Amino acid sequence: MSPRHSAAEAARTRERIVGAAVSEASRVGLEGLTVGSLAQRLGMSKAGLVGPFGSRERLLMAALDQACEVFRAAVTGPLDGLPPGPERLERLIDGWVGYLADCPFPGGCFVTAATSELDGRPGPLRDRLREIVASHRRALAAEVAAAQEALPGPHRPAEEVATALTGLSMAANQEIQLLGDPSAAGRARAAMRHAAGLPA
Amino acid sequence: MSPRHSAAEAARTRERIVGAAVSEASRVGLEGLTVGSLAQRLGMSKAGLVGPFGSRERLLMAALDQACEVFRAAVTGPLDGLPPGPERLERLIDGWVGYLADCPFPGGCFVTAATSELDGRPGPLRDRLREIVASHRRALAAEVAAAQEALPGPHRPAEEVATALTGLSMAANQEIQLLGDPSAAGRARAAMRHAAGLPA
DNA sequence: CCTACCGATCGGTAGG
DNA sequence: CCTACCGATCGGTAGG
Repeated sequence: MSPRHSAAEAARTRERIVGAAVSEASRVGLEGLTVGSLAQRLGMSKAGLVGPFGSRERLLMAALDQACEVFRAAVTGPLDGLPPGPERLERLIDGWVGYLADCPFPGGCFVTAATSELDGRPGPLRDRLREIVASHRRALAAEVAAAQEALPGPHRPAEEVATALTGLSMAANQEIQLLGDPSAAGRARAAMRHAAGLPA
Repeated sequence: MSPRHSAAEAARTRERIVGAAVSEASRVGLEGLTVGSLAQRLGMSKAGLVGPFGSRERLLMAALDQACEVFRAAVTGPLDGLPPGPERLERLIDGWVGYLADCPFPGGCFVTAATSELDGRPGPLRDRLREIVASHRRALAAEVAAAQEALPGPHRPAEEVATALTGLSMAANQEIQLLGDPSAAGRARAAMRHAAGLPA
């Protein structure tokens, strides 16, 4: 507890910590994030940093959830109110590529990085991430299926297109973050539109 | 130095260490690999483990190179002697998917994991990985271009197809390692063949 | 290739 | 939200 401050201040502190944790973890990974270095970066003690969460692992969980919120705000949120169909899928693709090209996380797509970091480490973090990714995949396949209904056939299976779109986002992230390839975003956008069956 | 043993024995010890390091790092990541736990797993002292390499970082570098060798032996090696063209690309895809489905690394594709782990961590490991990935990408695009010459058009740009194939391998790896989806390999194979313009 | 050690840092807790 | 600690572990080295 922090009896010297109001509940609103406590919430702000919590947000500040989570934001810094997300930023740091996008660079060094969730497992690479240490309580000591994050505390130093924020000018607080380790106890003060971990206190609001109970443990480092629960801080990491909060960071993972916050990163998903950032992804949704950047990619999925702007689609709210748009009916399912080709135009919505087209906007989703544009938003997704824009998110990768001008990424809110300094180290590149947080979810992609967390996926490959945690897939071999059983525990609550991995379980949570698995739910997140599976849910995102279901929604993506549904978007594809809805768009296909209004597009000329023949179509690839919607699940296959969802896999292709996910993969293209991962490849683009790699080309941007590791290779520094300036043509990556444009190429990914073209490939995603093609994979989705959208007109050129 | 290890004056009690022959050079051949020293080389065998070195190989044993690198093999264990690759296996361990495929689960916990290169940065997650600690000298102490690896030494304990092999029943050696920390000094004995690191000695042949000079430092932990050089042991990690040896593990990275060894992992690439494993990938090549599984995926690229079997193509030796086959002329560039559709059949060679088809075999490459089949070998790649087979490698992902029945992976020689317990934690899934080592290169994919290392890429996303190291892309935000400047240093010799990242530099080496960047070379490896860029070289692999160039070779892949060349395979695609050679196959397209013998296939009916029109074709997507070879670079775009190379990105799509790379992405599909990453998505399949995620579906297999994180989601445990038994249909991932078959779907990836179909999507890769389609992206490459190969006949169904 | 070992033991025995180095200083630094890890996540966490007691107590205020 | 702090200081002051806890035992454990980190990578590395000296010396054999």
